[in-house]
Amino acid sequence: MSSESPGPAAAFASVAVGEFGDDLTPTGRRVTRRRQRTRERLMEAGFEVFAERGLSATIEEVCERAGYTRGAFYSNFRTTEELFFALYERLAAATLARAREAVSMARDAVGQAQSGGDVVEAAVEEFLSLAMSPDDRSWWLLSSEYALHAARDPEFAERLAVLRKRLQDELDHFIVSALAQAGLSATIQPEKLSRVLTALHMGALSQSFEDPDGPTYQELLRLALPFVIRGLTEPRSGGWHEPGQG
Amino acid sequence: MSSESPGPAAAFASVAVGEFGDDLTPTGRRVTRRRQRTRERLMEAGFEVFAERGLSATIEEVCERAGYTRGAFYSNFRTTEELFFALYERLAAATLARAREAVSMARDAVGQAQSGGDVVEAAVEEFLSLAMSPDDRSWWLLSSEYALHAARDPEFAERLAVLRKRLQDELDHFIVSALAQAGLSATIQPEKLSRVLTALHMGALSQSFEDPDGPTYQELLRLALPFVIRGLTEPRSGGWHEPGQG
DNA sequence: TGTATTAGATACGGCAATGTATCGAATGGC
DNA sequence: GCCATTCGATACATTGCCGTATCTAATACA
Repeated sequence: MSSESPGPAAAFASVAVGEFGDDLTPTGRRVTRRRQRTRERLMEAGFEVFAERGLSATIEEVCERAGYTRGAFYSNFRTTEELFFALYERLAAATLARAREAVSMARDAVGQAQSGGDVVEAAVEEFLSLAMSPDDRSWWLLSSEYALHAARDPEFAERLAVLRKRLQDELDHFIVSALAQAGLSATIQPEKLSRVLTALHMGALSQSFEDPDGPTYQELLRLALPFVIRGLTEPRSGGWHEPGQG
Repeated sequence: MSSESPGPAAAFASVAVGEFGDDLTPTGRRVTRRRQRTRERLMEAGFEVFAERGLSATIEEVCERAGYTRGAFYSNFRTTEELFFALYERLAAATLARAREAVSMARDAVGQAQSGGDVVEAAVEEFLSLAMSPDDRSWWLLSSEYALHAARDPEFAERLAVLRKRLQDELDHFIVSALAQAGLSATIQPEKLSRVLTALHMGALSQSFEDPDGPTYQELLRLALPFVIRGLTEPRSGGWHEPGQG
């Protein structure tokens, strides 16, 4: 009989974030293919429902979507916020995946344009030729939701910052190598270039969704991206030099 | 005795949006300095509370902040969403005001740099020297909230689109004349330039708030803005020519 | 100043979502 | 195939918020 425990769910809550290797429960061992399965389905449902209805979505809504009842939820998470937080890894993974995909397209284009025309222009163009995935709207909605929630809940913000940094680092590294493959190197701190590009990306994304009649995401980036890239990179001489470092 | 009415509040709800001139109530005349006053205070409270707690804020929270009880609220609005919507005008006004203020600073700088160095660089620099107002965070929060809510509620989106367009037009016009005063003219459709700049602005704003340890808003814009402006404007020859128009 | 009317406060009833406590069913080890 | 255990469903009490229906105090006009 649970006498002092704050509910068994607490211990599992952070599993999805990767805190634990896996497979441990308060009392001992014995976990559970079934559990993983329902966690998975709850998270999938959470993704959909949060995208549709935001963080004010109900626990019951999530459960219904997943095909469970509230009992299953409370056995796996403490609150909707907990589930929401656990979902961040998906957002990060999807972001990276899309970036990789888009850049690999661009890379091919660069190979061809290398000899002939403008490398940057060609790369950007190919990058943008990727139609945005239908999921992008959902991802954008979720991103905004994360930002808002973090802005209002310091504790959540703190936890999120850790994950966010992980993603940011991967993106930084990735962008640098992508540029390198295009024969370019940043003339400012690569992380800053990465932030500038991210800002541009997010701004264009937001605007295209907020005003469906306005310019598309592609159009906006097509207009701005080449100038920014050319302005902040150079043709692969030495790259960025740490200022004040001998 | 109200027999068929859906509540007296309905008729007033749209006043703040400027649908009606003012001063009309279901039964006849007789409105009301007092009413305006409380509307004002409710909206002010709404601004604060929505920024702090988002659209899931409670009617009671708003009323408490304003120093009223729920009775006052229902006498003026139907739902929190109604109040939220009415607040958009404030957002628009603040946006324009800030833009004007910032550009008027930049204008002065241009006057001085005209003869000497780089006009664009000087203007951007001065534009950015304006410290962001402490309210900016609240405005950003609210903007995101509008975007999210509109993305999820088509009806709200439709109503909002009207107001948004109004603001957009003002911004467009404003940016064009600001550029002109700096001796520049757009080489693409001015509205598109306006959107690009807005996207950049919003992206930088978001990022600076989402990641307080990262580059500031100013830093991000300082890095990107000059290249975009130079890329999409020219030194005031003729300006943009409608394509396919003789 | 007196009176008609309106703004806002107070007092319900109702509902939707929550969290817990308990129970039956599925699962994995033997 | 049996048993120990855990997972998820069900039942229940509770709470918070909403919207309406009155009621009282403030306001405009005579």
